[in-house]
Amino acid sequence: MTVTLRPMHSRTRRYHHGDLRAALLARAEQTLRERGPADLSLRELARDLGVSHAAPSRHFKDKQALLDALAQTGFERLRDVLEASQEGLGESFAERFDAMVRAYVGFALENAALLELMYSLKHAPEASEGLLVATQRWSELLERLIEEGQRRGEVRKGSLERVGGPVFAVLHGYADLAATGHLPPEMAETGLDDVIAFVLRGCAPD
Amino acid sequence: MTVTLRPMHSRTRRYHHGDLRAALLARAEQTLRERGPADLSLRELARDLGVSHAAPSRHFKDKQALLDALAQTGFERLRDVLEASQEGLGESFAERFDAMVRAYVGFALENAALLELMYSLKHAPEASEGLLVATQRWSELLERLIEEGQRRGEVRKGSLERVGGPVFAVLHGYADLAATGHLPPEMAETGLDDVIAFVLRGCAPD
DNA sequence: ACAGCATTGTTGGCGGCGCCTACATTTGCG
DNA sequence: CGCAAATGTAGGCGCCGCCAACAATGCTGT
Repeated sequence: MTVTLRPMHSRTRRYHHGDLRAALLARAEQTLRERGPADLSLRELARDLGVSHAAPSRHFKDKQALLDALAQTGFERLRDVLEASQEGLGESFAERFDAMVRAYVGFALENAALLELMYSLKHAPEASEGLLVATQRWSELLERLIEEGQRRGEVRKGSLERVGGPVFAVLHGYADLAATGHLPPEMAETGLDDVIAFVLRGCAPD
Repeated sequence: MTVTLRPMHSRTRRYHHGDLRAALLARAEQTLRERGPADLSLRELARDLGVSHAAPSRHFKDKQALLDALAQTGFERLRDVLEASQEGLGESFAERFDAMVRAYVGFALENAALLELMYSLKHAPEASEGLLVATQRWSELLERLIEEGQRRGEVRKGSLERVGGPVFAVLHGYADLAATGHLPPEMAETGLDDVIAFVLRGCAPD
């Protein structure tokens, strides 16, 4: 795992790490997954990677910058997952929506802490530019799906905000409840099916 | 605001505060509201209240205990708000649901950080008993509403989990998006109306 | 009335944190 | 090759949460 790109003298610790930035991100995500966002400390990351406590600052100006970068990779992976979910599918809105919802919820369950981090980004005055782009880009996928559904007459007419807003809300709400463990256990079973059916009813034409 | 119950010698600081626990909670909620949960420090609270840095530990065994207590008051206030929203209303599910949703979202907007805290409670192995009770008690209100709607034939049949689950998801999702500022601004307008209409369609009988 | 005890506060200390500055080593480019 | 930029190190500052030892207060039973 630890990069051994230009090792030269094998395993002895080199002064320069090689790719500390990537290593920090990887280790940070692991810690995030295993112990939650509260237990994430730059000093501990540095220790784990065998590097001095101030080394991370060369790659992230402060802790928030690392979290932002982490979130950005999260958004990118999420987008990939959602895109992949649409491959080789029929054209019907119901089918495509079903697949996308399952992909989203699957991602949420497998990356609960990361998703929480992504959503907790204080639309800071000026987050990194790439992050802002990544943040909004994934929702375009769902928006396009809805527009296509409208074109096919499977989804009621109306502006994207008015039709898609509630859909976003359910999706986000269910995924969040599931990821944070706030779902009554008896709902974990059919919960997702019911939510999907519910949405399809909610946005079907009259 | 600062309690002056048994002052005796007017304003000079007494060794005992009088009601430090309540003062801590009050001040903590204020800080929570103004600067978010991350900036909440026991030492700072103590400083603000003119008390030594270790005094809070007499009332809360650790920081989490204070957060739990804060969350508990939040759940109780939420329940009050939801109950109040149902007073003097007609019997129809649509009307009562509308009122409850608006009350919930109103609470979420006015107490965004507090609500986040309430939801972020790691169903810890053993949180205080009162908290666990408070946590689940508010959702009963919505559940009863749905059951009543089913009895009146305004809501489709089915187990509470299967019918109510999606409703919870939308409600939670919309409130969370709104409270954390993730709603596209153009949705703040009619967003809530659309969500309510969406839910009514989604759980109407066939 | 008051002795004794539980309650509530105070002081000081420990280790950990994020961030800063000054300094050291490497790398890569002119 | 030599020097500047990039990267890592060492140490320190002021926070933080938590703990232990001690002090003031309030309460209660006799």
